[in-house]
Amino acid sequence: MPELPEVEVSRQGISPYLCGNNITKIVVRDARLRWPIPETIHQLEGHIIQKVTRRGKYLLFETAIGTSILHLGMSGSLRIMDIGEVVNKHDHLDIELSNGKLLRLNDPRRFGAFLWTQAPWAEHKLLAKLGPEPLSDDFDGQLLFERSRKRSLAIKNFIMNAQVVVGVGNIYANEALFRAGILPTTATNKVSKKSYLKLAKEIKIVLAEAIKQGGTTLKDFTSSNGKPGYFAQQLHVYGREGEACSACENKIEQIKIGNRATYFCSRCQK
DNA sequence: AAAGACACCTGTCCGC
DNA sequence: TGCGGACAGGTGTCTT
Repeated sequence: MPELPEVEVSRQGISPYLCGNNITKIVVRDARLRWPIPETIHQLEGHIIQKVTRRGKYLLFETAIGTSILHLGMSGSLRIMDIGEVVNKHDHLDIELSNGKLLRLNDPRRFGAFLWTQAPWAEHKLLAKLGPEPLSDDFDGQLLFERSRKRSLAIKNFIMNAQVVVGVGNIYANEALFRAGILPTTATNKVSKKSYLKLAKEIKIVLAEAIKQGGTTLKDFTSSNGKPGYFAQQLHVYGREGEACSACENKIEQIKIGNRATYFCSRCQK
């Protein structure tokens, strides 16, 4: 479900309810996420959440004794609720807070994760090798260009690789490539430096704009207050197979790259 | 080392 | 209406 914008929108939504509050209780109804939620998670009870940050698509809750690492997988979503509200199917986890609220994770497919680490979070196995944040100055076209030279995979797979840059999932990879005028199948070492500069800019623009719009709601994404995101209206190619290209009226085509649906306009993208 | 396939799991949609 | 199969916003791990 969530790519970087949806995770960031979730972070912004929950942060005010979590920060500065004590974790009074952690309720695990089903520990069987992508990795089992560890028994030791209860050690966080009684500690204050100092900060809610994000690295790629991971949310990080920092306390004095360690950092919890939350990932939403394909189908996870977070809600802020009052303690005692009715529990629904797939509500696997609650983090109850001293302000009478709780953070609830719902995740039908259970590809999400809830772990924690006592070491600095950047050293955690899942986070240690991640590439730069796309919205930071550490990420630009020069970096993409340099890292693409010795490789020849499809550029779409390249920008979706979290070791290259974090946070770019299937929707925004398709959209950024359309905006940059690059065919998703192009081999990384066949893309010019100029195109990489354009691509990096478009990645930044499309992600920032999606955050501003509250993310993309296709089926059921809602932010922590239950509201959908509105960026779906601004998708140029994703999910638009057979429709007219917004720029040239050519039909949007759909193929598979690495078993992921890939959309493009063969007239606008070369 | 790089690239691709596979695995994890549930819900939904489409064609018959 | 029911059934089978394809597909879905992610990513670590295994195989070539």
